[in-house]
Amino acid sequence: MIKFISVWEEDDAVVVRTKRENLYIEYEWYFCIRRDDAKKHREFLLDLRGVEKFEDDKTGWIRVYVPYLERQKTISAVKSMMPTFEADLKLWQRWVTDEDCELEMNQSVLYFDIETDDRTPGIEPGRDQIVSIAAIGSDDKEHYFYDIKSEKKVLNGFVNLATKYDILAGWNSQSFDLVAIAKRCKLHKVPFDFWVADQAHKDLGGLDSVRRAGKYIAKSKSINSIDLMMKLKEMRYRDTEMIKQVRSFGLNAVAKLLLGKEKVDHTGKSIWHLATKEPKLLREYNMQDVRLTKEIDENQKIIQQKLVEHHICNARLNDYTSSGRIDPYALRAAKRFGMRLPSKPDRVIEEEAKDDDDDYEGGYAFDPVKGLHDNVSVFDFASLYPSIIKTFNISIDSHKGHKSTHKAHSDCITLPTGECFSKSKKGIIPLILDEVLSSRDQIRHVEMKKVKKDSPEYWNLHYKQYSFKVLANSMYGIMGASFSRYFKRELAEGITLTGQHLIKDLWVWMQREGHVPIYGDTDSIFVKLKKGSDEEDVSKEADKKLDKEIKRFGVKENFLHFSFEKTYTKFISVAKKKYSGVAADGSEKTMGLELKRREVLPKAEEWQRDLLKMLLKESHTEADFIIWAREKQKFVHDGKLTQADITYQKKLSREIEDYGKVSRKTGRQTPTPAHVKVAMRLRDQGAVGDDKMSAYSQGSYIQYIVVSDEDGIEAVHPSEFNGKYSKSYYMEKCYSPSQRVLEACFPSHPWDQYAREPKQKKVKSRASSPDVGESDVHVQSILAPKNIQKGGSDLARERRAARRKIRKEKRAQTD
DNA sequence: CTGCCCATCGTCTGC
DNA sequence: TGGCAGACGATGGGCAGC
Repeated sequence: MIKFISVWEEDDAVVVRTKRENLYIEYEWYFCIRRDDAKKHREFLLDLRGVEKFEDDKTGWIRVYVPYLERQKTISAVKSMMPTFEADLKLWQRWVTDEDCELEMNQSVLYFDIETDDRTPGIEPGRDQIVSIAAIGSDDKEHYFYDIKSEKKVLNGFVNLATKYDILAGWNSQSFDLVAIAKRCKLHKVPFDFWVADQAHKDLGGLDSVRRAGKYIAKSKSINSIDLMMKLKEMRYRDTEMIKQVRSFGLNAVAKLLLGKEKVDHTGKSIWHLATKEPKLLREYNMQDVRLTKEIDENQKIIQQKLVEHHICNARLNDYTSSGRIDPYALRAAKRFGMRLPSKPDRVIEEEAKDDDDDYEGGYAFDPVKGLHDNVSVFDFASLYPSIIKTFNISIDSHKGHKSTHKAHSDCITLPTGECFSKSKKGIIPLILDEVLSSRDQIRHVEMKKVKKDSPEYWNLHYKQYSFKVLANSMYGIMGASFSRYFKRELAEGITLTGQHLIKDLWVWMQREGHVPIYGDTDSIFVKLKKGSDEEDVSKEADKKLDKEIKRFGVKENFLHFSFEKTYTKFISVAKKKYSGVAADGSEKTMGLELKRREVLPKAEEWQRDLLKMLLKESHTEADFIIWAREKQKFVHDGKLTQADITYQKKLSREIEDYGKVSRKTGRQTPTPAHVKVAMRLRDQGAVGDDKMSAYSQGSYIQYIVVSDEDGIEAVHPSEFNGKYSKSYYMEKCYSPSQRVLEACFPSHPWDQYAREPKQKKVKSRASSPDVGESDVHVQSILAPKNIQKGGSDLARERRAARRKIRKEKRAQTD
């Protein structure tokens, strides 16, 4: 067994770095074809040039050995005749898949941080001289390199030290420190195995903006590096509470939140000043940053978790993407099961090939019954998509085609969509899921029981079982990703539409049983149970009904379970994906509402929170809420909003230059958001941020205040603010999140009136003699636009479906 | 010319 | 380079009505 720290290739040799040495291994590369295909195309294959040998591996596959560096032509030729398998693998991937090896868990870490000459405004990693580098090892040894006369000496010192450790870890190091070090090393001809990828204008596809890295990324094949800022961002990317507190995940903000510690203050003194005049303070400042970085890691166990996660997948530490972790696991698992995985699809040329063939319908969200409800019980599926894959045997290799084109017989599981899968031969993806999920159960139910709770072993096992869970849940995701080897639209859509079928079926069943479902999304149903029914009984009955439904499709074993989760004593539904509830024990849960969103005005959040508390935890009448709304209206009108109340913080999800481009689809110029306009202006004035993150590049948050909304939004930065803001605009913005909640709960009152300035003229004695007829007219007038809006969102869904249908027909024509 | 409808983009969330 | 659904804000083209 070889334990690798890192593994890469040099020409046609695999290089393996272990604790003791670097191994150079000359390794033969191959790809696979099906034995049946090989028989069919025997002549073609025998004539094929560039093949060293064919080898039958006795499990139905032929290995085609090809000289690694000249493989492309041969692969293309074979691909034109038959499907290939694992032909995209790099040499080192072949090695990791086939050999007895695993990721080394015992890796030493060097935490580090650099300081640069900051006399030139703006942030451009690598442009300025590195004046110092501080580092602390996982062995607690401290190192400091400082020399303003010779940057080369600083670099040499650091590079030599770095080779003695297995992992380099820093804060924002992948987008800044390592980029700068790599560039300055190149300048001084100091050998350091990192290169810089400029991905400013790269289309990052579906990657969530929160998880995107900066403009530059430093990469290495031989040296492991972990950017703790990026990892923490990834781990917490949906923790809105934390994000609101730390925003861009600057070191100071995070250290303050997690450790209660801060950076060394050097307000008013530049790094260059410290470097030239106060070197002791520079050292202290630089070293403190490293200490904080190391402590955050120890506190959050980031590297430990990553090591566990990569270890169970047998993935390299530097391959942190989903497929980078899934592939090594799946390739090895497939081989154990006597299977080979399809080659990755050839990279398509953006412009022409993108014919939307790869998008498909997802989960189903029921139209909610809006308003305040009592006693709402929630039922849901446990891991819906993995369970569907297992139950219906959904896999690339078990797929037999659509029932309309494929002769159905008894060995068939047919999805509601009509796609057929083998009943007798388990597919590779369900096999992998079985293995992953049973590994997880083994850890949770056996191994974790054997160790002391909260001990280091306990936490290691916890991370391990969690990694297995993540791995299982990622399988559906990559089956729906058109660039992955697991992709097939019919399978991904088969999974989601089967989910739709099952949840809709249960919804109707609930109604027939006399219960009143009020909302549901993808895998859940929120329901007001019939008087006197017991949640657990309903759960059992639902499960029975579900089992019956599923057996109709010819499945062998049902892994799906629909069970009771909790009951809200009070529950408010505002819109799809937006609700709030409180349980009998007082615990609250709010989803999707504005108060959870990070770009919302603090005042709007405060008011909505206030309102929900009144609705869920206290008893008030409609009249109380009218008074409440009038108070808020008056508050804004009297000019009581503070500057903090009206300051927005929105994120640049890409580089400034990439906004306002002409849309390829419509040929029209896309609008530039207000915060981007502010960022452009400020950047041109040369302002900078802290923590070595430019304040005006991808990922930073931009503060702005709206000063006019007469002719489009006119916004300024707080530093440019003269105290005059648009009252009408902020009245709207602070109140409307609450307005929507009130409209949901009391639909007959015209709540929109409080979003405007109070009328100067006295309103025609509405209060003294409330005229029912007139009130109805008002109700109509506020309901009307709402209905249109709702119709609009339904329309959007229908239009999407229509577009998909057209594409489907097109496909049918070309087939 | 003005105001409204509507499609689209951008951001961020739910699952 | 995991997926889709959906809410909501902002913008600008198209169009009806003045």
